[in-house]
Amino acid sequence: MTDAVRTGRVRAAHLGPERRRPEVLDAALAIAVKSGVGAVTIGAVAQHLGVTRPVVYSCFRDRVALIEALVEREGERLLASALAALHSARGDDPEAVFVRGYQAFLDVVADWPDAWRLLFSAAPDPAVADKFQRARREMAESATQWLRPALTAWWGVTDLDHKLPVLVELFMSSCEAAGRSLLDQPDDWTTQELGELYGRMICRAFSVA
Amino acid sequence: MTDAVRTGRVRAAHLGPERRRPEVLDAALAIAVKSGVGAVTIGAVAQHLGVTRPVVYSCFRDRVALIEALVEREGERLLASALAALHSARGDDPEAVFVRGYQAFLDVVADWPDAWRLLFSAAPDPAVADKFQRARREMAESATQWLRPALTAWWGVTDLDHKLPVLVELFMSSCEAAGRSLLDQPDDWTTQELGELYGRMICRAFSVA
DNA sequence: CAACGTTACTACAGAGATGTAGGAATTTCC
DNA sequence: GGAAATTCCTACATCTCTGTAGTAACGTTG
Repeated sequence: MTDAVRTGRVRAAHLGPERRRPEVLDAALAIAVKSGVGAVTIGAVAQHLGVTRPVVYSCFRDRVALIEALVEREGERLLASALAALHSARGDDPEAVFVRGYQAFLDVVADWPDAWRLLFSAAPDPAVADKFQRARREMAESATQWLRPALTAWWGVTDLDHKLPVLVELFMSSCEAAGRSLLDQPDDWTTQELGELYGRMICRAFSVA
Repeated sequence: MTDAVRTGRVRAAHLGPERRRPEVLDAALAIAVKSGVGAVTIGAVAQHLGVTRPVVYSCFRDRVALIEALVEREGERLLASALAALHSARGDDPEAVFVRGYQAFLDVVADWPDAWRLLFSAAPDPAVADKFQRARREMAESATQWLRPALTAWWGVTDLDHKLPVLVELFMSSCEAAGRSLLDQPDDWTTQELGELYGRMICRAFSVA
């Protein structure tokens, strides 16, 4: 009984690597969200799929490549949506822009909660830690592009080069906090309510930077 | 070459479990901060100490007990200091209180950066994840006790039961963000400057909650 | 200085994960 | 219906980490 549990499991369908790959990533995501990235082993993924390990190896060279592909896919998805959310928030009234921004952002979190959990509450082993960091850094980069003009145009923040990294850090953290609150207490808050509160608060915070 | 690297390493000093235990925890902390909690294996700790694995086993029953003790020690240290920091920030002017609070808190981070990194940017395996969560939850609990009267007394926040969890989440995240900024750019900001900025901003944010 | 208790080291057995080779089942295409 | 290609499964060798038993070195005390 070394590998596939010798129960009367039926032989898996003949999908082939191409069609199997997304299923593998789905399984990996489910495991990562439930038990942490460290639990994403080839064996665990195979078992979760009802398949033996060599099938998984036919889709991804090794464990690291699998997790990299997962972070890539989910990061892409989240970045694109979050960017769209930010771009949808434009206008002349800072508070209104912030409110709409957080609301749109929280809708994204609500749409892909697992992608969010993977990237922001996960436990990266050292082997793949840099991939996670890169994904987060890309989002921070987009946030910076969005924040910089706001800070100068609306509030004339002085000493921007000095403060910008700190403000971006705060902004990213506020997004994480909002996302956590939304996912932890899904019945207490709608994305609209929570986004409105956060938009008001953080807008106000930045106004005194 | 199964265990202790067969180089001409000298036999380790005869300290005994009691005196060795703190050294073991120090080594574990260093490894955890550098390479993640997942890298804290009995073997790695032993090697970092220049000792063989059974010596480590004489100090802690197993790997989980070791990590638990580590989280316990560092969490205790950080909680006590952070509590003292919060209690030192009292007064009638909300902004001044927040500024002093963040400043005192950032001094704690600066004093024990590794304890901070361990508890707030670490990667817990599922096996010990709950211990980490408990440590963080304890700090959040203290923060709640500190925040609740402020929110009612100063700003008469309505619907407090509903909002308090969200505001605590934001507050904790802001502390994490401030800590990260401090540790990532140690030359750009003093604890006083950064605490002043954060105190002003978050005070302002809560005032419109 | 000799005997005893303490401490550290060597060596082993087992669990679990990795990655691969070769054979069996299924599907596809004449 | 039968050969060929594709896909999956079994089985194996290896690695790393865990945890433990037995042995050698040290230090302390009479």
